[in-house]
Amino acid sequence: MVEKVTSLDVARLAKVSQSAVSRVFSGASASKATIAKVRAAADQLGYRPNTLARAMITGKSRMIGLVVAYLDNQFYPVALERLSNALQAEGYHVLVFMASNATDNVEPIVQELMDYQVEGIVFASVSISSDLTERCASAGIPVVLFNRGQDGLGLSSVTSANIDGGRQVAEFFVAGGHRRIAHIAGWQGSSTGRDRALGFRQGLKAAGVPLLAEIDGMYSREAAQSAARVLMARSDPPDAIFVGNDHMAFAVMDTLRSELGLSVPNDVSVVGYDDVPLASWDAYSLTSVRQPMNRMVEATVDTLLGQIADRDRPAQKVEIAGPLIVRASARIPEGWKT
Amino acid sequence: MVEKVTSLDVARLAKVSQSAVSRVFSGASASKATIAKVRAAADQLGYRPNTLARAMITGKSRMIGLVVAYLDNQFYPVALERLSNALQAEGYHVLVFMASNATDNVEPIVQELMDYQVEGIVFASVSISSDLTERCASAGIPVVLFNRGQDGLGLSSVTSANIDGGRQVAEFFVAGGHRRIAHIAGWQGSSTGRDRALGFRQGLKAAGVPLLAEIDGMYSREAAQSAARVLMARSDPPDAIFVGNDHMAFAVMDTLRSELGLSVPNDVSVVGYDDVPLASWDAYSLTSVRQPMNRMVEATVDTLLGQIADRDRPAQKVEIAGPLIVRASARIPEGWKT
DNA sequence: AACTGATTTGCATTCGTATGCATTAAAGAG
DNA sequence: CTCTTTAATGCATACGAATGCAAATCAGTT
Repeated sequence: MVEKVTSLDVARLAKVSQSAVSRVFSGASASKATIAKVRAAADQLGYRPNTLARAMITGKSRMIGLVVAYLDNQFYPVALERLSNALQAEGYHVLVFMASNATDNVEPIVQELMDYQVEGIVFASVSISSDLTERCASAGIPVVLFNRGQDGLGLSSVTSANIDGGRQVAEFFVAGGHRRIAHIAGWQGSSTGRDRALGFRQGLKAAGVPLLAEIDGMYSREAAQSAARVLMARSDPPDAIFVGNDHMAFAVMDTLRSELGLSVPNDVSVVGYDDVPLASWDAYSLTSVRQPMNRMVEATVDTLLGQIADRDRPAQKVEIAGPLIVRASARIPEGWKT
Repeated sequence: MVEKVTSLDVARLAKVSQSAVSRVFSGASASKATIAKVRAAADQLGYRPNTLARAMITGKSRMIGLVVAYLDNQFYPVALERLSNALQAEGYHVLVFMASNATDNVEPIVQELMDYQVEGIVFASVSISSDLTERCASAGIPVVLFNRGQDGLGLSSVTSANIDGGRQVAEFFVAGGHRRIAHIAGWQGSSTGRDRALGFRQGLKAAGVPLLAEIDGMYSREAAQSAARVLMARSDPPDAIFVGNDHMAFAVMDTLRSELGLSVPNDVSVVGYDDVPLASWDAYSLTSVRQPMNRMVEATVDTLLGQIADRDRPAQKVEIAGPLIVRASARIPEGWKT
């Protein structure tokens, strides 16, 4: 029933040595004749090389670890899909680990990944300690942070131009005539959250418009919604809110419209960040700064595979600018709409 | 730099044999004394067993292959997360493969999975050929279909009670006084799509209400939206539409409200299937049949691990009933709202 | 036909861990 | 204190494929 076909079986049937079979399947040199014989025998037996055994000897498992935190944010499933496909195209495969929330359970996860001899690790919006960075480095495992940067530790990272993105939103609001502007920020423990907020403040400052208020939305629906309630309960409520990512922006729009009975964008303009597919759906039609997913994935794969191929290639921080996608959730300044 | 620590290194430092080290880490019998020595030496060197080498000899890779098709439907990221966590808790890990759309590329994917020596495979909403089923069987790899059934091939599957769910919706519509009822069905090439439609038609028939029209929405936003347009362009447009899953239902609501300027549920009631998180967001507030994700995942893991532990355990088809979650997208019959 | 150089091929070993078997140490019985 | 039983340990081998090395085959040259 459970017929394990090994290279030796193929060798016997094809009347060649096991080495010959190995060479045929690993693309090493072999004569036309043997290749034909081996192929025929392999097909007959349904032989396929055992990736694990191959990994043992070559030291290359052709597996990449992917650690993801927020799978309820539509951005990450999409990223996962693209990353998986891109890596598959390069002959790598993805071992997925969930780092559900708690930062402290990322350590055992990385250990397990290393036990599986992954050749590299992608952290999607997960921060890691310098200790862990050190361990990966000394194990010779390249690491790339996706959609999150981290200073100090010499780690490669791929992000969008978050500061610039924040600034674009500020300019958009100001151009739209908004003067009571608030920010429900991405988690301030993350570089993306900080950078978007920083750029936004810079943009407002440059325009001479004060920031009415800023609340950390923690990348959570609940936190964002209560932030929205706090903001709108003020005596001088904002007429424009920049929300740190789309996932929170949807929550904010829900609260503004259903709970507070306000109109978006007539009463309040809302802008998000990420431009996930859902942002374009009519129920939200969210104006948002696009994270150029394809190029981010491309850069991630390039960086990772580059470091795998050349172990002591220096870490690189890639930052990719994305445009503001204008939809209906925020007042559109004159001249922005073509 | 790349310091590979093997059990032999630990053995030397602890002054015991390599076997002793192996036994300590695989939980086999060993004296208190050696356990202590080995543990100490291992900690000092930072040793961890190589999962791949271990897999080679035991034949158990502790990896499960997961094949997913639609990652833009929120149901699947959630399923992925739950499955991954549940399997992690059992010491297994998930190798993810995308079966993006095309049915014919699922075959090479399964081959690759088998090359990695996965111990079992979960197909999430992916159908497989009898040929492929045969190959997995003869390779001794248990297979579970998640959220899809398939007749004929003796495959285990875990689904919700789709026929029953469809019937519930029919009864709900009828109780709500609807008489012009249509169905934008899930892909009729899938058991879930067929069963939901079947149950829905049965329910209507039992109530003596005719089905106005039924169109296959193919589980795609675009197809569902054009189906909605077709339905509403009739001279006798429906006043209630059962949509084969939430993902399509959102698209239908977008079209009804934004494009056709209709009110949901005043002009048309809409009910979906899955009860994904997004269904509860205020922008949609979609009435939907819940798929009991937790129990489905639990059943999937149980079935899979059961078959792994006991290779010739017969396949089982698990079907779990889920309730209709009543929200605001459909007219609520008297007495349903408590 | 004999010799040189280039390919092929097979042999033997290796990767890191688990495990059957034989051996030794410890523990219990009398 | 000896004999038996049980537990602990080490030795050697196995898992399945890749690869350095040497032997063998082939092609090409004169």
